[in-house]
Formats: sequence, C-alpha cells, structure tokens
Amino acid sequence: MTCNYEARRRGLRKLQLIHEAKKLVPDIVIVLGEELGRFRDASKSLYKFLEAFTWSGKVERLGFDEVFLDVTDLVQYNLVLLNYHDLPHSFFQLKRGDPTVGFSFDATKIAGHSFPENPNDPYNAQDALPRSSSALPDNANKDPLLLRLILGSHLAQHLRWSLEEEKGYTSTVGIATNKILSKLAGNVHKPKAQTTLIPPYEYSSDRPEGKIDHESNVTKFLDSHDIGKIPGIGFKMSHKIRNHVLARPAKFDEGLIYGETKESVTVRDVRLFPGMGPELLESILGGPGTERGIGGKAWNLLNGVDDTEVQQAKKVPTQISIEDSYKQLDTLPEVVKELRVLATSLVRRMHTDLLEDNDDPDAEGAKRWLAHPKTLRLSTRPRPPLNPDGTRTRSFNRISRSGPLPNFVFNLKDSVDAIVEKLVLIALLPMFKKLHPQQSGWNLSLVNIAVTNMVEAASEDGKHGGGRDIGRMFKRQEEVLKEWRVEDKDVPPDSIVSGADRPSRASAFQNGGSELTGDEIQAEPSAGNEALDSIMVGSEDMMIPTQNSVDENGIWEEDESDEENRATCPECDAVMPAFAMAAHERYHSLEE
DNA sequence: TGGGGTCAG
DNA sequence: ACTTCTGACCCCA
Repeated sequence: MTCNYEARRRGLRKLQLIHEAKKLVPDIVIVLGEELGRFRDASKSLYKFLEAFTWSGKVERLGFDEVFLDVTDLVQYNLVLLNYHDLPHSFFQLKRGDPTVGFSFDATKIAGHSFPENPNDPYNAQDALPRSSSALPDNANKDPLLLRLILGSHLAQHLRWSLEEEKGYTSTVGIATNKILSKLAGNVHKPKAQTTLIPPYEYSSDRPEGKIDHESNVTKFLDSHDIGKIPGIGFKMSHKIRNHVLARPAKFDEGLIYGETKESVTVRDVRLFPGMGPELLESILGGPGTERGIGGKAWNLLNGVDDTEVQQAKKVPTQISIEDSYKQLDTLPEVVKELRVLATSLVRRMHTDLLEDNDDPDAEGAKRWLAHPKTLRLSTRPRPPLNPDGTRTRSFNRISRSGPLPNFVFNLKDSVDAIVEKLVLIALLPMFKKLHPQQSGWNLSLVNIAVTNMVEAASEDGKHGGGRDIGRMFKRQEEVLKEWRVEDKDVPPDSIVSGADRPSRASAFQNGGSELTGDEIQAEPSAGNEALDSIMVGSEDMMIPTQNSVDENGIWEEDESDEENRATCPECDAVMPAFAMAAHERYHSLEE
C-alpha cells in the first residue's frame, strides 16, 4: 500500500508489489491491516494546532495529513506593518495588534526553497524588492506579490518549526496564491522542506525599453507536469485528454496502470495542442454525467487558475463510514457477523465525532449530539463474476442501499452492543437483502456502512445570554419533521408492511417526538385516529426481520403467514407481529 | 433523496 | 492482481 521514507531511501515505492519489494529489500517489514484511530487522532491534533494560527478559520483538510491554510489576512496585515527602511530585520505579528507575539525574519529573502530555484532570468526577485536604502514606501508597490509570498514563506517556516517543536511532526509546505499552485509547489521538495512559487505569475510582453518577454513562472512550473498530476484531473480525465492529444487510444494503456506513462502527456503538450481551450476540453471531457463546465474548469487548472476558497473548518463531518474488505464473504451468518463488527465501529465513531460535552447544567446527560445523521447506507462490492460465455461483465465497483437511520442509535443510555444488535436486525440486514435479492453467490469483497445527511443540532449558544433562538429552533424543527409529515392519509395501516420495498413515504405519520433529543422542541403528536400512526414512527419504512423463505428464483421473500410473521425484540425478547416491531423499538428508545 | 461516479490522500 | 479505508462533491432520475 504505502511505505515510509526510510523504505523509500532503500528504493521502495508506494503501490509496489510485495514480492518485488521483498526482492529489493529482503529485511522489509510488512504490516498487514491498519489502525486508523491513531492516525485520526494525530490528524485532528495537527489540524487544531494549525487552525489556532489562522485568523479566518480557513483551514481545509485534505485527507489525514494535508491541510490548506488561507493566511491572506495575516500576510496582508504584516505587509502593511513592514518597515521598508529595514526589511532584513522585520517582525511577523501572529496576533492582530499584539507586537509581542510573533517572530523575527528577513523580509528580503524567501524562506526555504523557491521555484524557480535560482531566478537568474531578467526578472530577478531581489530586484523586484524595494531596497532598504531607497526609503521610499512607493517602492514597496514594485511587486507586492513577491513581498506577500516572502511573508508567506516565513510564516510557513515558523509553522513548520512550531509543529516540530510542539508536536514532533516534520512537514512539507508549498506556498503560492491558490490551492492548486500551493499543493503542486509542495511536491517540489520533500520531505521536510518548503517551496514558494515566486512571481511573475502573469505573462508580460509589453515591458518598456524593449526588454525581453517574461514567461509566467506559473506556466513554467506547470508545463513540465504530466496532466494526471494536476489535482482535480484524475484517472478518467487524464485518460480522455491523453487519448485526444496522442490521437490514438491504446498502446500506452498498460503503461499507465500505476499512473505512470511511457508516453507522458504534459500540461505543455495539452496547452499547445491545436485549438486547445475550454471549449475543446469541454468536448473531450464533457458528456452526460460529467460535471457541468468541466472544460473551463480543466482549462483553468492547466493554467494554474483556481478560485476555490479554502474551506472553513467544519464542526461535523458530512458523512461517517466504516468499511472492511474480505477475500470472500458469501454466507449470511458471516455477513451478520461482519455487519456487527462494522456497526460497532460506526456507533463508536458517531460517539467520538458527533458527541460533544454538555456544559448545560439543566441537561440530563453529560453529552449532547452535535448532529443527527438521517440516513444509513449499506454498500458492498461484489467481485465481478467471470464470464466464460462472453456476455458482458458489468464494471461497477460498489452498490448501495440506504434508508432512514433508526433513532435508537442516539440513545446514550443503551449499551453500544444493544444498539448494534438492533441496528443490524432492524436496519442493516433488511437493507442487505434489498441490496442482494439473490440468496447466495454474492462473493463480496467489501462491505461499507455509513451514516450521512447530518442535521446539525441547534448550537448551545442559542440559549445563553439573550435566551433561546426560538425562530431557529422552529426552523430546525421544520427540517427535522418534514419527512414525517402527513402526506397520504388514505393508505391503510395494513399496507405499511405489505411490501418489502414499498416507497418509504407511502404512509401517514406524525412525529412522535423522540428523534429529537436534549434541548429541542418536540412535536405534539396529533390526536384521534392518527394515534396508531403516531407511535409507528422511526424505522417502519424498513423491512422487518421475519422468517424468510426463498422463492424459486432464489429471491428473498417475506413470509406472508400471520402465524409466522413474527419478530422478537432483541432488547426485551418480546414476540410480536413483525409490523409492530418498529413501534416497539420506538417504545424502547423513548424509555428513560 | 437514492444510487452512482470521480477525485483525493 | 488497479491497494485500502476513507471523505468530499457532482450528476441524474
């Protein structure tokens, strides 16, 4: 999968085949499996550490070990603060208006590496700087961009140094004016180094006094990159672009399996291809299912243009998922076992990532949910079946089914095991059968379960100093409740459970209240003959576990017989008609 | 919203 | 024999 830098020094690469690696380095240590928890913790701590330096909170994570920082505001502030009479002895303020927190630096030099490394072309970085002797603030405007990047490079160096001091992590940084350029600049010198892409960023030809034209360093930098190396241009898109530029499809296909091509097509090759531009790229990359405006976007990337903002730090993830892969997963008992394992991790992850310490003394629990995922998804990757007869093998990777996440998972009084047990029985297993109607022969190589569709809980702030934000709470209530609104009152209760994959909102429900937790307003159940409906809220959309049989096609079937269509509550062992299980489960979730 | 695709580390 | 375990965002119906 991957290897550390120690191994790379010995000639190993990531993605290398194990037998190759063993040949090269017989004393290689191979570690099977992973332990992501520690990486997640390290990542979070790293991220928090860097976030504390920013003023804007613009800290965007890319995976576990990369992060974009938008430090435009710090740099701008310190640019204004510079004393042009003595740039070599500058001070970078890390806090606004506090000259005591920061570091000294030489504002006439880039910290660390630059691209180009030794700018000895007519555009000399040093020449572009105001001279300390010239003493004219006007000169500072000679090239403010260079100064800003110099400031950025010193800030980066300070951050890297602090990170190593305080957290023990060495790091690599790229400094430029946008995400794509900084990311690529960061690749130039690794590990444990930094690279600043220095101006000019723009091509200029109309210099006075007949001076030589100046190529943009952005173009110079990007041109040598293989198109597939440009962030945002991945496997599929680089394939399409390559095919077009080389004007022939195959031949190099084997060569690029691991992303390397014999016949590399560089950004320059693409950029200078006859007629190349956003329109041609749109025709190459566009089509049904592709991103709108992809041609223009790709063209921008090839030119180093990226106006996407560095995202603000997010309080809750949009999705949490757990997956594992298997040599073979073929029987229902095995599947149930693995679902239990995965669901246990998932519930634990929900607790660590979505639960916050409750500082409200009125609240009954010590923890509160930051967000409630509304949806549960089960995905699998069936191993593609071999086709001896020649019929087309469909090339899909993963298939999935999703449905409402039952609310009992938010119950903090139940044990994780009890929650997992119910989740598997009531939600995951039915979804699995929907996903794999065939009773056997799935040959699964992967199973993933995820919670998505986060509805963020009203923040704690609303209730302190100034009272509760009623309007916002009603708005939230509206959002949370809308899926339970009465939509089709004419559907008789019987039909609720009659079909396994009945559309989920065919029946009429009013919220019973308990999917809201903690401090939230609860809905008033409606009166009268809707009383029955009102308790049947929660997971009744899902198939109810029953005694299943298999029809002649090997399809899962719900048993129609009333006698046998019974379910046992995993919690209290009560036996009841299957259709009542959802309501019963709801009852448990309401228990104090 | 559900299902799927692409891209990323 | 195109990794694994994620997470973000986009498209279409």
